[in-house]
Amino acid sequence: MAAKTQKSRRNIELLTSSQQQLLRVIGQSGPSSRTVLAASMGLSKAAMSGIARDLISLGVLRETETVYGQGRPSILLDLHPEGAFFVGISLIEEPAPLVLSDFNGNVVARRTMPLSRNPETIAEMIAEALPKLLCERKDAGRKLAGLGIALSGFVDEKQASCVQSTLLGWQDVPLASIVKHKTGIDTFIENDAKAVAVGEKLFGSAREMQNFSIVSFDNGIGCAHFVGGKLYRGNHGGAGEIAHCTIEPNGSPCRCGKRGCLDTVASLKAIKEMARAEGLACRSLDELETEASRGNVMAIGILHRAGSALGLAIAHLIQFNDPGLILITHVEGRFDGLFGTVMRQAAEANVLPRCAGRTPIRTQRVDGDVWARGAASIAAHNFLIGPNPC
Amino acid sequence: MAAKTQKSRRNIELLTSSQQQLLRVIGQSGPSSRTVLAASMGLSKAAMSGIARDLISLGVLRETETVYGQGRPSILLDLHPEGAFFVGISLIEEPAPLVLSDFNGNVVARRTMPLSRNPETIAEMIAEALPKLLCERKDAGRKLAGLGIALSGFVDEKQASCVQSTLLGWQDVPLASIVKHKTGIDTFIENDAKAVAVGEKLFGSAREMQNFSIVSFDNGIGCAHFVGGKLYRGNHGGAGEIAHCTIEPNGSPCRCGKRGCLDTVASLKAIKEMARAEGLACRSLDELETEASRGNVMAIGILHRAGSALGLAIAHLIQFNDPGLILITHVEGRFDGLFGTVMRQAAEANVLPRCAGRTPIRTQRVDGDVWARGAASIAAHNFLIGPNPC
DNA sequence: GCCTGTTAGTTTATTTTTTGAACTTAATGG
DNA sequence: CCATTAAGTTCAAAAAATAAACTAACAGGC
Repeated sequence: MAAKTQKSRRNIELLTSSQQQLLRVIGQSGPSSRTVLAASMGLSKAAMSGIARDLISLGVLRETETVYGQGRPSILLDLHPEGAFFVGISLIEEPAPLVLSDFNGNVVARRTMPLSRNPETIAEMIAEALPKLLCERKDAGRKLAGLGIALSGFVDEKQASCVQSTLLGWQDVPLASIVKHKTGIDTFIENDAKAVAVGEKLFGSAREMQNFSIVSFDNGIGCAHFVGGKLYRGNHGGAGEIAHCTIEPNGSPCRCGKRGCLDTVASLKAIKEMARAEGLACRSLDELETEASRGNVMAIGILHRAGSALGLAIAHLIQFNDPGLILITHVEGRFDGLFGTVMRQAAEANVLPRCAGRTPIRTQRVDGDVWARGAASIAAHNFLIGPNPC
Repeated sequence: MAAKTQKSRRNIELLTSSQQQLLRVIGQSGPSSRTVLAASMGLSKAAMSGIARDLISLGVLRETETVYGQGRPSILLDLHPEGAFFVGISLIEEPAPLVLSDFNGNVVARRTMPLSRNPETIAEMIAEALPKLLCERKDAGRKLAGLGIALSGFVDEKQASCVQSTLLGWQDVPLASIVKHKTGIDTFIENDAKAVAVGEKLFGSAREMQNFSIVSFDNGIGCAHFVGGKLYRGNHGGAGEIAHCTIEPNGSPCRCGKRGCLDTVASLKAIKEMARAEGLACRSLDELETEASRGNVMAIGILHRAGSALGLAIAHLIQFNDPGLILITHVEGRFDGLFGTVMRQAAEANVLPRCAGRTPIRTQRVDGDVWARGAASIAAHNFLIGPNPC
């Protein structure tokens, strides 16, 4: 049972179920003391002591902060940044970025590769780029614990196969197994918004939240839910598809075939298109906000319409699911102007008055790495929390 | 470890964690063979064999069906109906019904008690009615594993305290501990719609479903979600409050303070009120349907408006959460007429065309026992699946 | 500066739980 | 009737968890 008996292990996958559970709990609840961990896992302090010792000497866990209170201070245990590495790839941009992420979600290396629509070609490109990415960090190859791929589209419940992607022109493409076959690394694929959500949950600002929803605001609108500390994908992997909920009955036709979808009024793309249709020379949300602040009625109207629509959708989200937090992530755009204000007002005005103000709506600007980092965190999520229903 | 060493145990609560896990798995996935259970719990067949033997000789499990395939047939294990009993009480009706339910959700005894708004009085009434209820079934007292109470209002995340109930005029009433103190039985309280959902999950038609939503259609509209085989209550216990989502922007004022809530257009009460306002002499949805089938334009209009609203809300539910099933339960009313048809059409028309028809919408007429039976299943849910996040 | 109370974490012998591997049982299909 | 297949059992050996007594590290009072 002592760490010595485990010697120098090569890959991380043969941990006992208690060791895995400990990693899972720390991954979900953040750094904690042995005593707290023992209680939350329903184990004795004695058992905890041994499990923690083993994982520390394996280099997967480490002691971080010391917390002083009454009595002997407790020492928080956290994932060791060098304990495991993950690769994340985004198939959303061209060229496709690859990142190498450590166990704390820090990006420690970065590359790009050409994008293709052919899954075999993608797998080859990855296999080619991988060694170059891994050699930038000692031990990364030995401790590589998974590979994640983010793409725009629907993914099956095993995070293995892309059911449908308009952007890539795919239908039932088993990308995960193709890539795993070429590279030998455990591979998981995921929808872009869900990948970002997992990234925020594991390594970002939603780390302590058990129940929250992420809304990714970009040219399209994505959304993903965390329930009980786990990503909720929906029965067909379609949970969070708020972009195509009907927000303006009998509104403008949407590319999906319906009318009045949120996507036709409130996405960055829709806002820009509405501005162009009104003859405004605004290329971005920022410019439109500036125009509105100068009193341009057209600009104000567009921002009002978009903000109300997004706010109403968020109100529905709150009424339906009662999340502990709504986190809006955006690469472009601003939420401190009219658009954001109207959005917040509409959200508050359309939830039960008694519940208004109960659910924080936080906006967060993120950099261009989000998708690839999110993809890496999908691999981490599978490693830590596991694909299986608990 | 043999069952003999456990002798004649009085209460059921001192089971090992593996025994509890086994009950939980069977409670969630239904009857299964030892081999299947061993695999799904990550244990060896040998371990499974012993755990099952003990639980069978404790009278908690039993062998039911024999399934023939290639090789030796497998014997399904299921909860023994006499393995544990639960009491359920509904505070929604006057007089308040109490039921005694066995481990399979069958109602084996039934009583009523006067309703009160005073929690202490309620606890006394329960303590008084309990012995009479329990004596109707031998062993029920000894094997009583919990008590559940369903009420209209919000309940905290521990299912212990009523945060707010308009019907009862309550605010932060710790009913569970009051009742537990008076009766000595583990008590849990829950919102009525959530209680019904748990009843359907554990013992009803949603037993095999891991992810589904229930919509209870009555004078009010309730809703509850199951995610990953567990009731999802929301971060403040408010998940599923679809009655007050805005479905007709700037619609009629609602008693909640907003406008255009689903509750103002699609609840049974709203439908009856709309009919009265239009001067129709219809007292029930049935009569309104009859009137509509005779070509009464007013009746058709009302049913159309209500059906569209409910359908749109359900479409949102599908888009947001992608459940595997929408189960609409109703005591009164019908779903085979215009109202139901329009509802289904609206639901289909307002989900992503690609996803249309993927989520079954099932309607189910239930009897007057639902609330009390649901309440009993809340106790069973806590006993089997536990209150703790897994 | 020293004792006391308090809580964190460790040690070790002991108990409980799980496993591996060989075995028995109960069917199907030639 | 016999080979094949798969379910479930048995039992010795191994692994994991516990209880209880222990040491460690601090705060606060004197």
